[in-house]
Amino acid sequence: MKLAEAKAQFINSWGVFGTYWGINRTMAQIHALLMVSADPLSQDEVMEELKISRGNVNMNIRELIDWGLVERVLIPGERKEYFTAEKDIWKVATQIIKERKKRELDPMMKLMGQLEDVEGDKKDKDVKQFTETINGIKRFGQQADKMLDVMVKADENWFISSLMRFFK
Amino acid sequence: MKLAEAKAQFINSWGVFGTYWGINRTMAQIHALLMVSADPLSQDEVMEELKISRGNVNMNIRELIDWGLVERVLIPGERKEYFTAEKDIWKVATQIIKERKKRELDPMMKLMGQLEDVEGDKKDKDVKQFTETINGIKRFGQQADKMLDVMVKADENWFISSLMRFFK
DNA sequence: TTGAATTTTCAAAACTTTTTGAAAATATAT
DNA sequence: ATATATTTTCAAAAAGTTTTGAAAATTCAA
Repeated sequence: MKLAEAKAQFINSWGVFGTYWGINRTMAQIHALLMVSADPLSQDEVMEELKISRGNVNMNIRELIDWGLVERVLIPGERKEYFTAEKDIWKVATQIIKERKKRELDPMMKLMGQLEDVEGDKKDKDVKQFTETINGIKRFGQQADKMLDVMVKADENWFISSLMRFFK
Repeated sequence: MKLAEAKAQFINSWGVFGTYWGINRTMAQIHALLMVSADPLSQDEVMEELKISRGNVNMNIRELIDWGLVERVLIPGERKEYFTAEKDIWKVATQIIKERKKRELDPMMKLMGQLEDVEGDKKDKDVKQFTETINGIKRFGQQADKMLDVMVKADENWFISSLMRFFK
């Protein structure tokens, strides 16, 4: 397969996978494009490659920067801004885990804390089932939280070598 | 907080969290409702509780069954079908991991296999960057795959006690 | 300063997904 | 068989999300 074709297919599929992960299609495509580009690209180059509008590129790049997946790069002598993506997939994953933990797991745990004790008859089966469900989610979340923290703090080599040995 | 209020808040929030996870709002709400209900519910009861149409309940329950999170229950002497959700949050998580692995990780790994070798000059920086990115994703995916497999096969106690001791 | 290049914003349009509800299909009791 | 209850389907409507593109804001050099 030729590079151009493979690249197009990768960008497209990364876009589809992105939608499964709560990331919008275009944002994922821009991310994919920047990951496979050896050099930083300008907004115009991204527009050109993906055939999308300036506003779209601008907003999605800003969100990628917000997620910590893309960086602004200044090229000496150039007026335009250029952008580049983190290439180390381990760092990409770590960054995504960190952000999603902050955006999703933390608020959920907060809510479980609030819903933990409901008034009323502890023997009522509905009160009981509710409390058990909330508690189960809370305990599970705390374990997940700990595990993700360690994963995020660990560096790739430590993680892969020791965890994978453990999980042989 | 009263049970009814806590329940409503839980169902609503579970719906919002669901959308972060590629699950639609209503499907997540029905799941939440069934998780906190001590007894199985009929389609009519779900319609009534969540104020949604029959078709909507029907389609989303079917999808929940498809995901292995909800089961049909037959109540002797009743004409209607009733539905109940898996209550053990560990089993819920395991089931979701299993399904998402099948729906998302497996196809991605298949694609990486196809894009692995592109024609052309191995020294060209763009060819090089592309190949390295694809390979990085492939290796990462293989590790994730192994890890998820072990998690899914392990039972809760084994997992929490030994993995969490490891991750202390 | 001024003016050209570049980036950002955001209302309206395009597109996508979800929901409704009534009709069709299926199941069950008599 | 017939009637009635129940479930399923699916086209159209509603709701939600993303994209466009032109205007406003910002940046930078002269």
